Amino acid sequence: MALIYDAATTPFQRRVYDAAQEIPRGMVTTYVRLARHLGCGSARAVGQALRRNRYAPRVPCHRIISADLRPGGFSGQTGGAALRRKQALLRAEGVLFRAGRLADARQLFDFR
DNA sequence: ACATGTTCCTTAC
DNA sequence: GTAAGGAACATGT
Repeated sequence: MALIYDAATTPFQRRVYDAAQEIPRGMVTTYVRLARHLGCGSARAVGQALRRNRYAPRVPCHRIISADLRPGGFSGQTGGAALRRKQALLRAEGVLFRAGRLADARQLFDFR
């Protein structure tokens, strides 16, 4: 079921959000992988789009982490309480973090 | 330390 | 009101 996007949502943001919805529950992916899936050379651009996501929780922006398996960012923050909320959401889906990084690399989702 | 793509903000016509 | 330029950004090497 496709999401109806606001007129202010740019084409690039729609592609990012559509891709994010492909990530199954209990899995995560990285900014790099998502960017590559879109044919975009900049993971930073993906982070920029996710930062402005207005469609949570339909668009599961919490399932995107950084390439070194650290949490990345959430709700406009790169650290602090926001990141703990992000990890709490993932924990509820069965994705665990140990020592500040993703515990089980098998939970990384690959786009096809 | 620099490259990268996209968006936001400011400034100028 | 529109155009153009520069800065910012939830990154990665």
